[in-house]
Amino acid sequence: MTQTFRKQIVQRITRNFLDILILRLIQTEPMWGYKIIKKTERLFGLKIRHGALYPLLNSMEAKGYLRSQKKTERGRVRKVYKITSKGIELVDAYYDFLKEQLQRLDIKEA
Amino acid sequence: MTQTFRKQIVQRITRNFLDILILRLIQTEPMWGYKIIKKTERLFGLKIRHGALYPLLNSMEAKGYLRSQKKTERGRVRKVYKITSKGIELVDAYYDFLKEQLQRLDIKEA
DNA sequence: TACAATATGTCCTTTTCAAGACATATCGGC
DNA sequence: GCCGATATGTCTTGAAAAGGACATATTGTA
Repeated sequence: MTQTFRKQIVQRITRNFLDILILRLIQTEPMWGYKIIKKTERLFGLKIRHGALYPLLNSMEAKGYLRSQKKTERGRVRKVYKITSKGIELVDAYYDFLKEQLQRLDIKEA
Repeated sequence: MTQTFRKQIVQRITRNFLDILILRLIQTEPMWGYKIIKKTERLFGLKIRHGALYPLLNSMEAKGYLRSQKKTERGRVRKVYKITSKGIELVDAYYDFLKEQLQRLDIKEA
């Protein structure tokens, strides 16, 4: 049961915070879309549809969280993404909130 | 900007993990729907629509996370909810996941 | 030359979700 | 008696999201 709950939580987080997961990955190392798909599958068993990822990456760049550069290597044209300072701010806000959440809610009211 | 990001994260978490927020509240103290609405508004400035809350509470009870008891006090019929052991397990899975997330993703691969 | 893998993109259809309206009942104060 | 607060419930409508198909180009291998 505990394992089932874990899976449920992971699914819900990755569905709703996919953008932040991607930012966290790119923060550790600049990456392109296809690599993100392969990496999340290996690391987390998470299959991101490319039809969901590419529009998301584009919108994240438009919002200023990422910056891309086209790089060609052995005929493969890749859009390599780097995180921006704005992107780092968003990830930090996420981490800060998680820390806050871990402080249990047993605040007694007046 | 940092504050804007915070608000964005809070909104996204509370939209997607409202059930767990409710479980956490009820875990600290048994409660009924109307009180949850008033309490989250006072504590977090979070306005939960009753049209969203009551069906959620019912489905959470159906799933075994909560157990309710009708209590009448001065003519007010309240459905007081208590968290079940299954509900506690779900909350714990959430906390465990948060802790895991806080460990940054700088895992280098082989 | 055909096929799998790499690489990025759009689009449509279905399903899910959120907001607000509709609905009912009691109590206390004016 | 009426209104605001307490208390719980459903339902419809519209918007957002998820899934999968359609689309294209290159490289390496069988």
